Amino acid sequence: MKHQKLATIEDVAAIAGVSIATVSRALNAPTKVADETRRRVTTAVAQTGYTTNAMARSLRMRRSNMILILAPDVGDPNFSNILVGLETEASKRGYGILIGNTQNDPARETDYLRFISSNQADGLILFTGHLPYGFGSEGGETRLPPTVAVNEPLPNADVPFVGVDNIEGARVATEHLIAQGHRRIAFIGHSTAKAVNVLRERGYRAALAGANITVDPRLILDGDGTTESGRAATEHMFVRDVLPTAFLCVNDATALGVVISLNARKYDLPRQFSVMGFDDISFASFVTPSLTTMKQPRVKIGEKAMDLLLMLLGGEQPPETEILLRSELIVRNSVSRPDRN
Amino acid sequence: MKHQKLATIEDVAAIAGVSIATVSRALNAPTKVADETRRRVTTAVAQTGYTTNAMARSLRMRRSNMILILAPDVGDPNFSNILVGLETEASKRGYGILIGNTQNDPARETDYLRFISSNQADGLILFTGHLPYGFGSEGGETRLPPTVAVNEPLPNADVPFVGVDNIEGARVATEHLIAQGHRRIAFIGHSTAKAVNVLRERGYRAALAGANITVDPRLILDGDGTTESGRAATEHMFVRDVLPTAFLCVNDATALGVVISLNARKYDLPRQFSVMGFDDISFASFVTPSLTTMKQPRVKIGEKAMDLLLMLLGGEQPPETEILLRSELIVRNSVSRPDRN
DNA sequence: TTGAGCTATGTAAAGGTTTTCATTGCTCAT
DNA sequence: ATGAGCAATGAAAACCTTTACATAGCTCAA
Repeated sequence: MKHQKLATIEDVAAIAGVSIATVSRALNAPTKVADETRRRVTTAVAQTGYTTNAMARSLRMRRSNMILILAPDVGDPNFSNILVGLETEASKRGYGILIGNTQNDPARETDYLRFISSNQADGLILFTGHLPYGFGSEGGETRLPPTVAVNEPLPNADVPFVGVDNIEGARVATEHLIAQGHRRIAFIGHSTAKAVNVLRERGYRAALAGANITVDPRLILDGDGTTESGRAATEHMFVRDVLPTAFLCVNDATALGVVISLNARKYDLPRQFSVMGFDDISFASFVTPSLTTMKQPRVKIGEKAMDLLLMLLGGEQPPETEILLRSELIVRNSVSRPDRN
Repeated sequence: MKHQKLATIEDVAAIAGVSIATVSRALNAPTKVADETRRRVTTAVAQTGYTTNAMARSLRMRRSNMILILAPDVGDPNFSNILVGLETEASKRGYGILIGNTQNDPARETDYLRFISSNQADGLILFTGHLPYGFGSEGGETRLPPTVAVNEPLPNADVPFVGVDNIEGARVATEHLIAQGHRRIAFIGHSTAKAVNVLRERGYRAALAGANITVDPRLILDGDGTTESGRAATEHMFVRDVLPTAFLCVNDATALGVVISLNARKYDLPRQFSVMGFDDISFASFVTPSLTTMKQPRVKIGEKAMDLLLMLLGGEQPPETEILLRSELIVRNSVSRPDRN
């Protein structure tokens, strides 16, 4: 009783008085069947409430019309907005999306490969910044399906990438500070480990070079992109007593740490120090002072990435293998002209 | 060349020198096969890199081990944290997760039913607060699979619900204000349309009643839970010049609107007005003053909901059909003792 | 008139499992 | 010695499609 036995293609065929092959064609390649027959089929379909069994279809066609998305933290707001774009584009093209939260745990990454190796997903979107363990080049292991990397490019693999142009964005941000009159600009978030940090620092340096400002290595501080790292770097700066007039932070979370630290020291922002973030995550406008930052076109990143993946899936050779979208300068209240030199 | 032909159960059977039935049993019901045979099978599996084809299995078993999650806004931070819980629990039990972003669009909701009717998903988690159009009681339409509602209960359907205890939470929040000495407490976010609002208002009224404070209807203002509604309600209050000493807001977004409005009027918070939120969404700690609020156990909500759904899927009758989790009072800086009466 | 070519349809294979039912060879109680 | 009962396995059906191949009927040019 529970499973009121769904209508199959045979039921439809019987009612329409044709063979199941014809039903299939009427549904999937309407031009191949006579008008009158097609009409009979559609009527029968409506009558039975028939829907194609996706499992049988996938089994036969060897594709599932599903995309697996692997992300280290599904709860990350930066991720979830890109997800909106991914989902929109996928659903528009008849694809469904499967979500895997890896928590940077190699075991979980490997585990999720079962969706690939068992044909449950045709393509892969990676937010992790590396191939899941188990994809390597060694034989016998799961083959890499059509894949697109988002946010973090994959260092050692030849996988198309969609993300924001970090160099350009950081350059624009730095130029904004320079245009306000700042010359002593700190960079908070130096790291050789994270590609994003490396690139944004590169943009920072490019902007300084373009304005003929020599880089002061004492103004470049380590940071892993967390709020705490921003706080720590700022404190460190005061200990060493080498102070900038503006902070360019590798991201908003870091900028938040800087703001917290400066607020705690009772500085008046942005008068005494300017702070610039990157990403424009949701809280950026709620901090005091609200953060001037570079906004990532998150939804668009998602759409582009899915578009690229579906292209690969369709066998097309995509025009470009790296799509860099521009970020947008969002001017709020954490940056002003410097009150000193 | 593209599809290096995956190993099937037949390949394994051939190598192990047994029938495919035995291979299947060795993998799915190990006790049913002799030790020695099982060993041979596992060796053959390792050698070929065989993984069960999920499509074939699903077709045969009439279940996909997939759960469809339908949410109005996948980008909503409140949702994405619950998603973490859902994902964790599902993946622990061998289930995968399919995401659908409905944007409150009936057409999209209906469209996603194809996953159900085509057997691509065994169960359903609804964040939408209503059944998707097309499930109704009318015949010929898709049958409702095992379903659990999260966050928003379903008004007219007999579907288990998992969420926060809104009445209790709002009561605790209000009692906190009362304990600080407030007697004139406004409720921002009255609405008969949204269940969450109705329940939280009920908790507010219960707390007042418990403290023998009569409800002043002029202190209860409409709001749909947006930041803008909080701002508008506050302005409205000043126009009518009926002022509370504290604002209990239906959620953090509303509270943010209240704070923005009060800040704009140059009031000193929390000295002149206390503001209390609900939810503890990520920005709550970054606003100035940081929001005192009720924290929803989001990850746990997700886990419980998935647990309940998998119970239903397993044919068990769950012990309770409504699971209400307690929210936690998070004391920050937006509430203090009143400076007047 | 013939047959080439086309359209519309049907038959049957293939896709890879799980599981029912049947079979075989035991053990052990009678 | 006999047969009941059990453990281990295999053969084959069933799950529901899509599609290659075959067939039948037509049109139309030679």
